[in-house]
Amino acid sequence: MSTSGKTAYHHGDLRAALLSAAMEMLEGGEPFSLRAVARRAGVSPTAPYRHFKDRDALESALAAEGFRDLLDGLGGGRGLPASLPDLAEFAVAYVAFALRRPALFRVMFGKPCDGADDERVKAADALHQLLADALDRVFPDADAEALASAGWGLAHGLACLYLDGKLRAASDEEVAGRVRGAFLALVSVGA
Amino acid sequence: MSTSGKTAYHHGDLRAALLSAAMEMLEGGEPFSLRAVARRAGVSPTAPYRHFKDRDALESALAAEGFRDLLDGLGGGRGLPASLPDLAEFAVAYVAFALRRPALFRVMFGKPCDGADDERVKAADALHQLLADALDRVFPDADAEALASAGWGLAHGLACLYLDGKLRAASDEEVAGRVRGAFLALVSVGA
DNA sequence: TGTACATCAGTGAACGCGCGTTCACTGATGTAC
DNA sequence: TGTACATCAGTGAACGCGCGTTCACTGATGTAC
Repeated sequence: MSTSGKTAYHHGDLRAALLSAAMEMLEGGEPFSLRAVARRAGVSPTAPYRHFKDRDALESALAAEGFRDLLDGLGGGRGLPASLPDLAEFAVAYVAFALRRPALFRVMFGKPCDGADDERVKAADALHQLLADALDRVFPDADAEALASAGWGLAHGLACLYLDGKLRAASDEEVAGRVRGAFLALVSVGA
Repeated sequence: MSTSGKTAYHHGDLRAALLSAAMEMLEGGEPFSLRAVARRAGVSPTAPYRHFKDRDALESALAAEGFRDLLDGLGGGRGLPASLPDLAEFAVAYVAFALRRPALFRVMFGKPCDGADDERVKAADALHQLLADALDRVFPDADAEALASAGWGLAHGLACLYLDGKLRAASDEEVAGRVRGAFLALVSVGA
């Protein structure tokens, strides 16, 4: 189980190992529980309590990691969007993230943020801020706050609806096309 | 427990009683389970199996009822929207529904529709259709399909984000105002 | 450099819990004659 | 109108399950002298 030369007993970095085990389970569609995560990490059911206060703390850490990944996926490489089509790609990337990692997405958004978890709240706020910056850049004259909420809402809503099968599409490419189309249709309808 | 003159043994309409007990529990924020619903209906844990194949079937019936209620709330009284401000009120009503009945909303949208449950799928599709009709009425020249998805996505996304505390507002009125503002900001940004 | 000891990160047995579901059952209902 | 009987809608005991969490513990690590 230990990849380095560490003995089995003292794991080395169990916290990280638990998080990545949990992440793998989420991505594999396996049901997620403290015990199952411990099992997968090859460690006794109670070992995680050395690193996480309780089950919720693990889940929150996972969610925070998810937010950071999403943020990277949106901002990283691409840079801030400078045009309307760029913004549409933001929405496309957001939805693609949700479909690629559905269980993680549900953990991130499925329940109210625990106010006590700073890391998680911060990560979510950073996401909001990124969207606000992006929209402000493309539409400097508009109400940035309202627009950022709307943009986030649109991307997030489409993500949820596709994720839950309320909207259907045959392939990931078709989803992307439809998201792009929906975004552009709504933005240009007032013109 | 039986409000009519029926004996306790033969309940009369246990199916309906179970559904309304379940609905009350959802609205009261109580955790939802087959056993708990039976308990609340004053009936043995196994009685529900006379009326529902399993736990999922109960949940699906609940979701279908939720969709019908939401549809009523949007269409009922108000009539089809005929203008942009009317559409904004649609979004406001949608979000208000989610905030008023959060647990029900989660049951409706929290997991992929079971394709086998016709009633539920039909109810969800009817909602989509209503939105498409509404948008088509206000914007007859636009791509109705794309616009309907966008409109639904926007309303749904805002609902989820407020529900999960990712967007915050001090009161229901403030939520309504922000939803209205977000909708109008996005629609008019291209102008 | 070697040793004593405190600290730290695991173990493993045990707890109580509520859940979904099965089973054989029984009491109430309604229908055929 | 009265009775026999099939059907239907409940009961209640029991099952196995996995969960989160606690507890006292022990083996490994690193530090002070």
